[in-house]
Amino acid sequence: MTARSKPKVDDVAKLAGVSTATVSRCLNTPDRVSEETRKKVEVAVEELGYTPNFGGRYLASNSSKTMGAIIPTMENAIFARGIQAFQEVLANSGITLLISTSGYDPEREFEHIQTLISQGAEGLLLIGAARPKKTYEFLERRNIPHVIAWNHRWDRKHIYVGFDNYFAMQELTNTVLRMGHRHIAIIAGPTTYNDRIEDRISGAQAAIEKIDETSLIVKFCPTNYSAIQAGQAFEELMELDHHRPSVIMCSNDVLAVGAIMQAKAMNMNVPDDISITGFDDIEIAEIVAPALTTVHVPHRRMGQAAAQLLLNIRAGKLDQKSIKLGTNVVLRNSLRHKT
Amino acid sequence: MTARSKPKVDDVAKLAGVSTATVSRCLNTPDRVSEETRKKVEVAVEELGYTPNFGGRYLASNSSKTMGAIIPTMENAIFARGIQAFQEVLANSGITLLISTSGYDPEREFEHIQTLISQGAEGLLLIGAARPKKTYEFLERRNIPHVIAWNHRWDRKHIYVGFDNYFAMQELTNTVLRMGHRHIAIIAGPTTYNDRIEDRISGAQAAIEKIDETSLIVKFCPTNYSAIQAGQAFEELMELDHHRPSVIMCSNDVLAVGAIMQAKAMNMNVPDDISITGFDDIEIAEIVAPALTTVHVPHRRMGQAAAQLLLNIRAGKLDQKSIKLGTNVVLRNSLRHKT
DNA sequence: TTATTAAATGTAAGCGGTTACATTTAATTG
DNA sequence: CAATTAAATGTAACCGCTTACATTTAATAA
Repeated sequence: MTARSKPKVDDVAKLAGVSTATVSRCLNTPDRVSEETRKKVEVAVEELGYTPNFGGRYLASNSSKTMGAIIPTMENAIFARGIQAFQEVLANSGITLLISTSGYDPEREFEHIQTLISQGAEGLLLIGAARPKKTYEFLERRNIPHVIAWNHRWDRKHIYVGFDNYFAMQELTNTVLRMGHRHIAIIAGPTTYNDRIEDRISGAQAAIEKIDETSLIVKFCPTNYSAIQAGQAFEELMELDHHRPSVIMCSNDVLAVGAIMQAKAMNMNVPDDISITGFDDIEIAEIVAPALTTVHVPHRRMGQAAAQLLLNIRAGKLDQKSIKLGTNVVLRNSLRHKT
Repeated sequence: MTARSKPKVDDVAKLAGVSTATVSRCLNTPDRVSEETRKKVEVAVEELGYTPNFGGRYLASNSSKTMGAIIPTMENAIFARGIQAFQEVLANSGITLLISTSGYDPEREFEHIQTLISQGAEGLLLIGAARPKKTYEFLERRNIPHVIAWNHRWDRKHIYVGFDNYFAMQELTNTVLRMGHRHIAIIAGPTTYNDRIEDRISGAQAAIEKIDETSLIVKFCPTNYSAIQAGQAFEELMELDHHRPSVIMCSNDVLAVGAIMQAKAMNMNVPDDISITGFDDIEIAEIVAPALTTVHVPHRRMGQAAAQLLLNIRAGKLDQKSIKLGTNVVLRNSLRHKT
């Protein structure tokens, strides 16, 4: 080993005066090695600052101790807390998490899936169920353990750890209707390959169809995470003169906050002049003024459960079942009775 | 290859009727292969859903196409935008980013550094310069390219891509002083192994020392990212009757938002009764009411520059220089002249 | 046409670990 | 004490890929 180059098992073995097999055993199955030699090896490892080469290890042992997650974006907090919890649980089992972002683009998601698998990911966390066939075919053909989070379905083809977006939004809409609102607008991100948004919109529609003399407009933003775009959508909605909505339901909290800001900019009072709701219950929902009525999603529990599930599969328990988590409507000041 | 097991180069080679070397060349240096055979190989790859095994590849080529980043936490937005930009730039060069979180714990950071290096990370993004000697010794001994972000120093021992926390906070404090405030309190997270906070506090102190008859109290929270803890600190500060501060400067925006919320809960008006400032200018700074006076940090540019720098080093340009980015005070409604 | 050179492809040796199996050493038992 | 068994360690094959070098094939020049 030249100075500065990475030390290898052979270097450690030589320094400790043992064979490479013994070094390897010290690192992986220390109880199969005598106290004495283990000490010697530990000293040598310390001395050299040795870290096993992942490539060699993965190749030889066929275990990467690595999981992958592909989320749409890190820029807003929607996925952060869940992923953090996911990572914590994995870390407790000595598993490294590789994270990539797809930017809501299924093509990029597919590429990243392939990259992560190449990197040795033993399982994947994916967001939502909507993706091209070829992605699923790849997962199936390669028999890759994967958990779909942030949504839940009853089909047995995949494992879900999520919640019922349809039901949750229906509940929220029922609450809105109970407060006397009859003309509702939704500001939503694009639904292409986003089943969560799709479900939320359908949920709202389902609630409304049960009540007479109601109207629902859906206004789409170009993206899912831009408060400013939501503001523009809000502005356009306010220009309607027929069935002008008295409440704006946004498909997530970020959009809702954008709507609130725009309302303020237009000198409208929330909730006196217009009610606004969100979805997710991320941190800003509590912070914005007025505080946001929204749907609380148990992000941390979702992340933890997803991690546990993948760990179980990794441990050979292949019969894992989907987990459906509950959500609940959180009433705050951005929504009030129609006057 | 049994059904369902991962296809290997040999499988592809066999199916395409070529040698493994040719397959490898098709994937890595397609221009060294004839049009015709490349087509054949591509078909075979597609047919089998082949993804090269990272372990083998890394081992043979000694290139992992991987960088690592260790950030304190993902749970708040302070690092999210910068890291996202960092990742985007890397992705454009075909480099995968591995992210880990240390939870502000230098011991965990050290472990994660080792893990990432084992995984083949060719360079690291680290946050701040404060960490135990042994961490630096490891980096040096193994000659690991690394960039320190979110802070900047003039020493030549490391490469920084960051900003001057001391100066930025000094500027903000000068602004506060210019508005007539003389009794100032700081709410800050722990400074152990957090040089950014340390610098910010010293910066404020430096500004104050130049002006007579001023006072500065520093109140520490147990953690860096809890709005609630900042609220408690705020409450305690308001109980002071000697030199009760007229402005609370928080060491980041999350804490500042916590302080604002607590003020509201105590029926105090911000900024009429008390001024509050933050640091970072993350999204909530604009959203909270009143909007937060804070220090704008160019997170995206910082992430991009750090990535570019690591890419340069990877390309053999070893003489990279630190980059100092500017910050600027953003005046919003949470700070006003002392009446 | 044959000699020379370039392009395309193949052969096989590692890259740095792990682990089945062989061997040595120590402990236990009849 | 020798025979048996268990524990500790060593030897060497192999994991999947890349690449230096060798070989074949095609193109060009003499």
